[in-house]
Amino acid sequence: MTFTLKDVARVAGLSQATAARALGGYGYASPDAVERASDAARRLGYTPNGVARALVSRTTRTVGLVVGDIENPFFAAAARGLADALEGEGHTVLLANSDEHPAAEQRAIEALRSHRVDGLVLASVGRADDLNTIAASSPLVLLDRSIRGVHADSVTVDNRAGARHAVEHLVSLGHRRIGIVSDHPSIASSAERLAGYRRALKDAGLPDDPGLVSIGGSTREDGHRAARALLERADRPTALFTSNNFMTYGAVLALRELGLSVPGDVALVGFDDLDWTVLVDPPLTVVSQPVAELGATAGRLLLARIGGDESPPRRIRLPAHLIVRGSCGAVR
Amino acid sequence: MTFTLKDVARVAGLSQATAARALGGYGYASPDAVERASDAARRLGYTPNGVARALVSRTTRTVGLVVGDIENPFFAAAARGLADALEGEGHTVLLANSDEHPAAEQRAIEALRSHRVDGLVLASVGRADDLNTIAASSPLVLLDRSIRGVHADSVTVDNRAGARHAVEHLVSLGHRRIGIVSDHPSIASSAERLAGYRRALKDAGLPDDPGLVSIGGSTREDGHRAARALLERADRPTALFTSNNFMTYGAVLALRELGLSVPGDVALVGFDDLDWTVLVDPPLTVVSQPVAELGATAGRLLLARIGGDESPPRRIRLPAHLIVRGSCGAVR
DNA sequence: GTGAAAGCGCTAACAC
DNA sequence: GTGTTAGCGCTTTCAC
Repeated sequence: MTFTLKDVARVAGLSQATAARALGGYGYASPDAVERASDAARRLGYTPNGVARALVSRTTRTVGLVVGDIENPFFAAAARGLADALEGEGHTVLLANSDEHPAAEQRAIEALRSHRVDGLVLASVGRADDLNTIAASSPLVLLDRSIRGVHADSVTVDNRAGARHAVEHLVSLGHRRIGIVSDHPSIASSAERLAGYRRALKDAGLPDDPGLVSIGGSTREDGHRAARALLERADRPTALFTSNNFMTYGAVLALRELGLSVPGDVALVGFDDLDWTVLVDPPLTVVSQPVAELGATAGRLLLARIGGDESPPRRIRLPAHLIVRGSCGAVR
Repeated sequence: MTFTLKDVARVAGLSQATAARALGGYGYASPDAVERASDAARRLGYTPNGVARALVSRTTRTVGLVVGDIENPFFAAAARGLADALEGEGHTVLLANSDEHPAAEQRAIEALRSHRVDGLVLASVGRADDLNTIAASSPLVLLDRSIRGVHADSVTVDNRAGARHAVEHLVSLGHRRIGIVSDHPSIASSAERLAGYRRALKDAGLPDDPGLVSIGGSTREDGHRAARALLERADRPTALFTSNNFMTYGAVLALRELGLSVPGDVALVGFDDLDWTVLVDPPLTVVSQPVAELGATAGRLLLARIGGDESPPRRIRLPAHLIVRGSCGAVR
């Protein structure tokens, strides 16, 4: 049995409106009314019906989050950061996975919109015009991937600079053949990291050899395949930059399978720092991203928009920095 | 601008009721009416208001999930399994983290209830009577942790047997001093694994030495501390069973810090298989759990309850099995 | 087959 | 300070 405000009002001997004001904390209500209303509510075990409330207030206190896959530790950490930032304001996260599939993303967004979420946070693989359509009707924050031409807030990591630092570091260690294992460049962050890699090569006067680039996909298995493809070449690179944690995973596995020593045979620098990077031998040199902060910042931005902030879109870029451990060969 | 059914009806030249039937796929509507209604809906970019729909249908097509921390890969995988199982039926997951804190869990549940989720999936740290109160008013499935005396479905792993197998394996390898690093036994699954550990010792005629038991907490750092405490003892165990992935992480780190070789100095078996367990050296022997299936099963059970299934609570126990790799010393 | 009307549980004017 | 009333956008009888 679930009770309504009407029941509470009846039990408390008040009108429904007074009970609402007494419990809702808005409008006027005498101390006596508050007392009686909360008493009745407690006795009945009354939980306000958020659905009815949402229908009139036009706000559900929910926020939709669409990521590629919540099992990806990167997204999990971002989701956590987001949920924490939202919780303080009494908002909850509605979660959906897109598997990096534009159609699935669109479906998820549509479902979320029909739930009338107050706002949307997307690690999107969608197209700019679709996203603009969405942004026009609901607060939107792009997470991890800013998409050119989209009129919405975004919180991203400085992928270009991060990738550039990683590759420059490898160059400074004397490497001339530096390979990259990357997810598909249709993912904005992957494209930026690829660009940073290319830029660093060019700055070092190194050729942009297509034979050094291996494009995987959005799973660990894809990373594994792509890394192997690169490492099995006769002219395999002496150093590898893996541009996300799945690619890094795949490379570590492939290196081990092929019996290649790190950093002796191949030096390795990954993008994104996970718990296990210090557990493997040697510990991994990585570009570390402020992941939880990414989510938290998205949350704060979204809350501001929900609160009516109409200022021009903000593009926040968080710095990523290189953590030098053993796999690059800089330290023993 | 967001349009309502009334707008659609007006544009289509139909009554609101007919438009509703035409679009909603319930009741009768002529092909012509369906045609005109969907036409108008498309032209206006109409998205049905799920909130209003929920108010009358008394179902929101959302399911609440409360876990300790979505960043824990175990929960992330379960969440994914759940979301996938639900998606087919058009349900979405509302996510909340409890940090294994009963008060935070209660708050999260209350928030979810006020959102009128159709059902709840909990990896709970709560008390039986609180959970029974919840179960009385809403479909509830306990995930990963069944709690004695709770009248609700549960989907758990056979933790006792899993832990027993792990320890028996260590015993069969000749170990007599087998330590355990466990999360707090107030967490049901931890208690069961502890019980399985003790049972295996007893069956092997080994004493139950309190000096072999180290209780951590619900973070990697806790696991690290607890593992170190055990490994720094003068009479440290020759083998370690770590009863969840955070404890395993902590143990691997502590072993490395202390310069202990695995399995030479200390053999290691962990509970829960993560991606990185094959990346460390030696690869970890673990008890593997069907994590995604855990979530998916919870989803199916919950959907059945939401659909009106009134049969007695089902307790589903999924098997966990030992994967022997290098860290236990059985293979080289 | 379609339309008019009631009502889901709540908030917000507006009287009193 | 409190009660009455309208209405949020939808579904669902019940006439026609």
